[in-house]
Amino acid sequence: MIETRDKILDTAERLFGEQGYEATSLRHIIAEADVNLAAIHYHFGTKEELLDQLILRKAAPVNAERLALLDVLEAKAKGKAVRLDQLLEAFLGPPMKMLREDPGLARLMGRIQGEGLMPQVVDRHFREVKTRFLAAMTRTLPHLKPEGLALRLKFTMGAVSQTLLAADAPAAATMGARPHKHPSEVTAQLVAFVSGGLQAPVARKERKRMEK
Amino acid sequence: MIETRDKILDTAERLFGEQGYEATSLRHIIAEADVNLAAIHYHFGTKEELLDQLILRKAAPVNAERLALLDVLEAKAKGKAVRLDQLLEAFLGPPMKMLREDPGLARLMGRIQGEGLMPQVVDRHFREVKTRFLAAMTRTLPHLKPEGLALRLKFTMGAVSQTLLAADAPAAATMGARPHKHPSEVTAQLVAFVSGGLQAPVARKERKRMEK
DNA sequence: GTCTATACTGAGATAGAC
DNA sequence: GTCTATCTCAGTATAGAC
Repeated sequence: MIETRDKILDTAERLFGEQGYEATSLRHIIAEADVNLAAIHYHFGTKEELLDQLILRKAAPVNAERLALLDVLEAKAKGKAVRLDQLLEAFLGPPMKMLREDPGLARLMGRIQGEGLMPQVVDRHFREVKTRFLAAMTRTLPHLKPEGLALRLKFTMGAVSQTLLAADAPAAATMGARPHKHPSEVTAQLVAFVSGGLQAPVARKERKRMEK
Repeated sequence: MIETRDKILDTAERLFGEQGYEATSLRHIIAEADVNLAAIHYHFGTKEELLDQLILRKAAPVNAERLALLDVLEAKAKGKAVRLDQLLEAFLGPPMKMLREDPGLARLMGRIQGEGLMPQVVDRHFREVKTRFLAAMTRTLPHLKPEGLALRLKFTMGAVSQTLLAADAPAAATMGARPHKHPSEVTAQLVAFVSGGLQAPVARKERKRMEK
């Protein structure tokens, strides 16, 4: 049955989102999905690969939308640099939409991205997005060195993952965090923050002072 | 022997930093520390409390330094608002120093903070720092609403945790991430990014556009 | 008060019958 | 494709030696 595979994926997605990856046992998943324990290993091999498939299934549409939006922007720009606010809309819009529509999943994504855990998995799914947006931003913000821009994109990802982590009101409350009140307010603040952060010049004197 | 407790702490700190919390078994720790398994539960109760003590031991000095620097700044300001660059130096300097001096530990701290895992533990150790700096920043950036500022501080923490996560060259390489080249370059970029992000105004039109 | 030996429960993983 | 049985290893708990 192909149905078994989907039942596992659906249940795992829900439980991982609610309780986190580590805290969710395979036995808990099979009990709720009403399948056999060995079925997971038959279909996915290991628990980690199950998560991998889950990320693929759910992150792929988000990243595809990001890239599609970027394609449109770059086509319109006809070789010229795309405006920063447009780039950020393409980059931040899709995950923020996910945060509104599926907070549990958003929380799981934030957890995975924030975690040092399975960076190779995350890397595989996000490499293309990172590369494409980095290239576009290099043209939009030519005063920054490529390495500096790469660092700032990393900071941006960190801000995003913290935002996603605080999603999902009930789960967040259980875990001790405060959920977001208004997603649109969060989005507005995030866009403003990242926009200001990416454009900011490096202050020489601060660099020297912090180094001591 | 009080020595046993310290041997456990030292070994756990090293292994958690190298391999992460979940990936490090208590049996691995006791083997390298050459103590008995039950000694861990005698001294710490559970694995989670062991981590808690570790964070306490290592995060406490960092946070204490942050607060001490803030005390000095506020005393000098005599009731007036402290300059943003000075606040950021007090807030970001200590963890960046840790990143230079003990990358493995920095990686662990980043992992813990980025993870949704044990937010109550993190919260307990960082609550005071968060509260104090939030209050100071409220005076420094009066044009931002308190909720907006709280969000931006969360973004800042996310950026910091991502930065710490990429520390520790050998471990990072094993895990698939690229380590930082020059810590001072990283610090300079982080300060610039956060500074620009905190000061940026909220753009009304972007807010509406992202909401659709 | 400190530490050791040992056992218990539940986790992920695997082999082989059907 | 699916299931049963089993393996190894994890964190945890307790009884008792020093």
